[in-house]
Amino acid sequence: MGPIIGMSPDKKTEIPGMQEERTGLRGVCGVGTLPEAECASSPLATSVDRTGGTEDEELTNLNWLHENLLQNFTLGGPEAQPSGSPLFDIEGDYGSNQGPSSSSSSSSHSRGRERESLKSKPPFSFSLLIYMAIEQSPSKSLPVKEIYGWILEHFPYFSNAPTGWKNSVRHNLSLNKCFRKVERSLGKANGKGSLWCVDPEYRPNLIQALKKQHFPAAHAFCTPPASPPSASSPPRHLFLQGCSFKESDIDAATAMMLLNSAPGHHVDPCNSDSPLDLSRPDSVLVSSDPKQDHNYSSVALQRCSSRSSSSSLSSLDEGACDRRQSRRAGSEGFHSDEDSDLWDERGIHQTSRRLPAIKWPAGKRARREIKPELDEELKEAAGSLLHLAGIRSCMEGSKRTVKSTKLNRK
DNA sequence: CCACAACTAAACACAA
DNA sequence: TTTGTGTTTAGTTGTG
Repeated sequence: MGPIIGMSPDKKTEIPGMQEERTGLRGVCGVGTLPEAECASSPLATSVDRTGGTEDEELTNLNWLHENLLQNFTLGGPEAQPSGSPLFDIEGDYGSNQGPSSSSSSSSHSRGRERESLKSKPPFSFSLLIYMAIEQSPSKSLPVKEIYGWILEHFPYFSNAPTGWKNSVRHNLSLNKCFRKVERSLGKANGKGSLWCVDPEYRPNLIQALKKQHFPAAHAFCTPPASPPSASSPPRHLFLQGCSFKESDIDAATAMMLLNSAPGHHVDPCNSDSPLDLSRPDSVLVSSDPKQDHNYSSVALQRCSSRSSSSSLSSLDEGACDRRQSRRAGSEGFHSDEDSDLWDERGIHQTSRRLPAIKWPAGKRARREIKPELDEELKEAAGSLLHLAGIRSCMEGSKRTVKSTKLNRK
């Protein structure tokens, strides 16, 4: 999936003078407002560790993930504070950990690069940005305005970017079949527009796109095991032992994403904040079978979905035509009982609070398949990611201990 | 060079 | 009428 990865900040995004000097770390440290701040309490929360990372790279996607997503997703929360906070001290420490010869200048240098990254266009496609925004919302659904806000908050680049990006966001929401419009009748009775949520069917695709974007090594989690996965099987993260911790950081974020997309977690497409239940077999996931692979990475899907030329994530846009047709056919308020039945059959749609009706185009419904075998893989992948993140968390804790010891000595 | 994905701009319609 | 939203089309750019 070259285009996504290719849209790195250092490509067409580094527009000199495009951005003014901003608050710098606002996008990084301002994540305390995230409703998912509780994520910081998980072992993943402390899994930002740059020890051993070779900071010689350019402003790559990995760095972007570190400087924005990872800190947003894993360090957000109570400990996420502006510069001067322990968090930021970690960042400074990060600079000093780059090597024995590192000095305070290297720390400031890394901060400067963070600032630069914030001034650069995110390496994520609009689809992924929207996805992240929606996934970060408590209700897993957001109006466009809040999607704007989320993007602005976490990617300050857009605050100074021309307003065309909003058009692109709307364009993506409209055209990308990964996103679904939700009736706003319930909840927010007022306000323009509808809520948008992520189609749970395509959430794994988005996750995979996200993984592919910043962490190609995550493929190891998506490759079928030599033997059927079992509880006694060694965690597949062992396959990644050669990976740097930086990549593991990304794994932590990916794990969170995976968990968000884990089976049972999309109990309701727009209210997936239900408890994670990995035991549920009712999910689709990255399939090892290209024929079954609905995912972003599926070459077959890319081929068959190439009809759509304008949609982001258009490899997922296979049903876009149907969607548009259904919309144009006057089925704007598409809400079939058939869909409800389908959801009921899968044991979902049974949340405590009633959710807005979702317009599920018929063309998409046919693609809803239950893949229990893939669920196992997802569970293992998520478990491995969490395991790895846990290891990293422990290492981070050790690192902090050593650091505090040094400080005490001083 | 080509196909494709992603981005961008623009226009239009609609509703608050 | 204004503004925001949603949709659609067309063109551009970068990558493989």
